[in-house]
Amino acid sequence: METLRERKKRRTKDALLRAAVELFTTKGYEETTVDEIADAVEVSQRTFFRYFPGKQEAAFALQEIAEAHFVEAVRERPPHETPLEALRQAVLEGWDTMHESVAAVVPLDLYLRMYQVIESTPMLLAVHLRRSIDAEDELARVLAAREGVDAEEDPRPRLAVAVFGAVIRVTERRWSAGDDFSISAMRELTAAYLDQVGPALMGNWRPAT
Amino acid sequence: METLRERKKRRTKDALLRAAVELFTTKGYEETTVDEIADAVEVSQRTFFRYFPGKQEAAFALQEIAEAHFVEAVRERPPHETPLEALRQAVLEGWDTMHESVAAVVPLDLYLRMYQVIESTPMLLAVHLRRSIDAEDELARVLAAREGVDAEEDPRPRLAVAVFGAVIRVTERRWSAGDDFSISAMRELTAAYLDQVGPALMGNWRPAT
DNA sequence: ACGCTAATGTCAGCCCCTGACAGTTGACAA
DNA sequence: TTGTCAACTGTCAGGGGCTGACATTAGCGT
Repeated sequence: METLRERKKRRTKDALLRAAVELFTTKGYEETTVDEIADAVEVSQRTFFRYFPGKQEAAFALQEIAEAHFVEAVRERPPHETPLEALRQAVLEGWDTMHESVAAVVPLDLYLRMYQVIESTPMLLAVHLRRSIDAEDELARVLAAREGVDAEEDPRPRLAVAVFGAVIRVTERRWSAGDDFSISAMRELTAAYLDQVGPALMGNWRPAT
Repeated sequence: METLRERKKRRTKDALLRAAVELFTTKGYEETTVDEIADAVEVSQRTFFRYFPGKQEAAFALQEIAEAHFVEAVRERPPHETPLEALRQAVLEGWDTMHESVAAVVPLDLYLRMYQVIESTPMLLAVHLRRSIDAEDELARVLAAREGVDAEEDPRPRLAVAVFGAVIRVTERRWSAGDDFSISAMRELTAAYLDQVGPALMGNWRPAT
């Protein structure tokens, strides 16, 4: 069971996270001050920095949950699937099962809105992209292990996840720029874009004349 | 011709840039203070911020030149090439002709070392990735125009450059983590990785049993 | 030579973040 | 229960990035 001290810590951290995301999604990330977050929870600014290494980390706490969820989904794919099939199924399925992981901390809607903030804040988008390649590194190792190849020597795992990740990023970007912010819209867009990769890399796009 | 005032401004900006890159590559980006850069040129800190919007921009001034160089190279590719051929040729050729653009401001060696700094500084790497997708957006429009498709409706241009960019990023990363920092090493690695994309996306990687 | 404008320096201040120190509160054993 | 110890928190001082306001300097055109 959980000691009182641990419960308090947990509550403070959750409260800080919720206050931060709430403020980020309403007034914007840059316009939100760490002091404001701390004040909303009635702790000192110093305490905020004891729970989060920086302001950015508070903005990515939810993303971190979602990313771990996705990596886990890939890990559990049946071994007979090809690498790309596994990635595709994991991400499509992941969008549906995400609420199991995320909704435990904040409403799913807030997570989606926070994602919009990340996409529309240059500095956060930058960090998001860097975090993505960290996730890709881990995925590359997972796939390499699955297929029994050497993750250090063979460039194929790294290239496969990089290409896959690139498609996902384009999809996310398009989704956040559109007007349907539903999960199902995201699912359909992902499937459609993945199907377009082949044609996009084909010889030429000009209609046969 | 150039007025005295303009010459002075140009010299100050170049001096600031050179001092910044010099310091970044020797003591590291985070360890370098804007005050130090300004002191090295004997101007006030305030003046630095009048020439560069921020510390980061000074770190990417060289990258900006190189990126523009590459986009231009794609634009000038003969129209009979397929999109991917054009991108491939432009980037391979770009590595050789880069000195024409970059070496005018700083020694090419300094540019390469600065690139190492970007790759090894998390915050700079993040910004670099975001800048990359900006470049991709522009490239997608170039390709769309080339092939006569609609850049807004047809997802193929965006997907093609995203995939291509992903491969380049993996290549750059591998190059900066290796021990041969020569241009030719970069060229060969790029060609090799581009050739591996097909196999990486193929059905499976397991050796036929 | 002189007024005008652009470039620079100085100053004050906000915000992110950190180390140091002191005060408070929960944990655990006597 | 009580007292000790460790963990958590608040306060303070300060560094570093960045900006607006204002005064000062220096190049420009007449």
